[in-house]
Amino acid sequence: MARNSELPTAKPPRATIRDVARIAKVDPSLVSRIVNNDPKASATLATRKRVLDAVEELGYRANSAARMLKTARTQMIGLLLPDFSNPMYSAIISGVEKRCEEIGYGVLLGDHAEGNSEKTFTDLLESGQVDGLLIASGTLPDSFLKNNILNHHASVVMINRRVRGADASVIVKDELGAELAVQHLSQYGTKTIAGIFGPRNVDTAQRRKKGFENAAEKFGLKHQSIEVSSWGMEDGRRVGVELLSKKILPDAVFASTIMMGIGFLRAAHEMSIKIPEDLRVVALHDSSIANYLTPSLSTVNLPSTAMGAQAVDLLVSMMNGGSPRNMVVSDLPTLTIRESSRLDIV
Amino acid sequence: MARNSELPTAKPPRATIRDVARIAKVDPSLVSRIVNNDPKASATLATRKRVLDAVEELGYRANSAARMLKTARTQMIGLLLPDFSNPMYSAIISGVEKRCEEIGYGVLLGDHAEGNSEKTFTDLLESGQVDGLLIASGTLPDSFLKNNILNHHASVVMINRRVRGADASVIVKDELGAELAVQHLSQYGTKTIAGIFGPRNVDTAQRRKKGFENAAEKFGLKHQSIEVSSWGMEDGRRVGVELLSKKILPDAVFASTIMMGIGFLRAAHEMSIKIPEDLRVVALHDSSIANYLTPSLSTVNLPSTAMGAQAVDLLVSMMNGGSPRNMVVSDLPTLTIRESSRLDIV
DNA sequence: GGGTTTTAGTCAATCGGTTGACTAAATTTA
DNA sequence: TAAATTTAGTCAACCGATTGACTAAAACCC
Repeated sequence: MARNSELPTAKPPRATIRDVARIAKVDPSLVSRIVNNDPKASATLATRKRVLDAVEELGYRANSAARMLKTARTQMIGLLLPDFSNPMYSAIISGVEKRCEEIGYGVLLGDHAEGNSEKTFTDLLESGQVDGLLIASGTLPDSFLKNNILNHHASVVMINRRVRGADASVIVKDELGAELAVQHLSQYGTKTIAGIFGPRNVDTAQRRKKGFENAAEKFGLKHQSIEVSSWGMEDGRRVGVELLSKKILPDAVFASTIMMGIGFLRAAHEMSIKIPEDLRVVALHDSSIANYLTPSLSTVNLPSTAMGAQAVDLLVSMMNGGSPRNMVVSDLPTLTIRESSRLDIV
Repeated sequence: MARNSELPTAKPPRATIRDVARIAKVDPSLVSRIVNNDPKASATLATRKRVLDAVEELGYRANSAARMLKTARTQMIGLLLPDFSNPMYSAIISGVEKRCEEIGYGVLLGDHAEGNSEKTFTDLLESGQVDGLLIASGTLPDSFLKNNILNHHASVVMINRRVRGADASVIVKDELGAELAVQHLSQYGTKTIAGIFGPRNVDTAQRRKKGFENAAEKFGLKHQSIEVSSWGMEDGRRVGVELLSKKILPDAVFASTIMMGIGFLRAAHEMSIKIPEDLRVVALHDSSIANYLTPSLSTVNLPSTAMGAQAVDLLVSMMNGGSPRNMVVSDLPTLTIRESSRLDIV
């Protein structure tokens, strides 16, 4: 062996459909039809085999740019999130990604931290890099979403958010989730309950608040709702410290995100309030971390992964001509009781 | 106005470069050169203005599939992660995404949960959907990575991992991070220290272990290293429970991920070991959640975001013909001391 | 066995930009 | 003022796959 041809030489030339056609001694169009299982493809078994063998031999894979160009579909969807570092979106990402994988779509990331929002929207949609767009944002103002969604006639689905004027969305039963939490918290002689909610101008926060208040009424609890401007741990802590500095404490607290719940637990610790003895806590969203907190945090598990998956389905149906819909994931929220809300015998 | 043409009619036809050319009364090629700032484009200011006006008027954006096809570059990179739900990767994703945004690349997600790994690799690379690939995985075995990376001659960069036989990677100073933790933990008369590490066959785990052991020697600490098969909270808890059931406890514990650290804190709580009084803990990776745990968790902040960004830079340079390199992010790990390791006066 | 349908496969236009080569006019240079 | 150069812009060939229209041969039918 004089030379080793396995040397890391320049890029190996990628086989095209014509290469395959040449080797199989057929027309490129037939190759195309065969590899795509086009019903119009009629070919002898022998011919078919020759083609497939050639494909195998050359390691042929259709160039996706060429296919996109011709078919005018990219088989990709964009996923816009405010912040990838936020674990609250992990479940959604997971659901989206998995479903896309199943149906052969790619997921293109876009973040819309302040400033580049518009650019990202415009770029993804207008340059035809994606066939549709999923937007999950617990913070972008309605007006922004409305303008941007309606301006582009493309397929856009909102996740976990419903915006007047935009008519494609998938949400979960937030209200029910909040109710579930309150119902549970109403045990043990609870008289008063506080709820911590996100931005007033975000419908998700409003739904949770409504569920909370309805349930509190229903169970005859004195309740107060506290609205803060974002959904994070620091918000939970800040509200907690404030709430717990008062003379009279509520018997129970509902945090509308797990992040807020974590922050609240911390506040309780700082204020030397014992949980669950002095006060009981349930938060929305499940996450394995809830098990490892001290005390472990009771949560209401929202079907976020399913929401991501369903958003993909809706989007794809819209891309295929289906009409936009406002959907609610049918899976019900479920309560996981952990130490933060359990008073009875272990 | 007899009819409102703003009705949500079928898809608006996207303007092509020819539409622009027609309106501006120039050749499409000139439009191309002008919008791409091609230095070869020579045009009167007036002509240039006509073109740009037409672009504006039609809302023209170059079709990316066509561009990809002609230029044979997609301006996209793939990011392969084992699991999007894992917040440990959030910082990396963030860094990758931000850097890509800056340099005009898109990020295509791929997860390589078991099974679809091969498919994802193959598909992304071979169908030319991405120009290069970033792989972050604290779990895939070396052999798998080696085969898949070397098989495809494409540009691939490993993040946070160095695999013999693959020659492009970006890691951080894990050893130093571990040392930093041990140095800090060696205070207050610490005599014995335990370290919890990830899979033996993953170099990242080994580097951390080495840094831990070296530092322990250096500071004259009796040390034991515990290796587990993954990096999660449950691993930290399990090891913790085991460790803390023994008669003699170490004075300090180093957890090689924040997840493990969280699990360990929980174990301590379950075993009624007081932290930091009975035992002090530091974990690797910073995350805002560390502030909200009880006790708050001391951490060593690794420059993960920078690692993501640098991996992008390396990858892009390789795609432009640069040679693969094994790099180490120059940013140093930094220690954040919180309650879990602080004994002195507050 | 002549006409009809089916099968097997080919032809060629097309998707929308990009880019090297080229031309004609304008400007500079000698 | 003629020659050389620069400027302003056009031409046309791609990139690689898809797909409607088409043809030639084979199979079928009565």
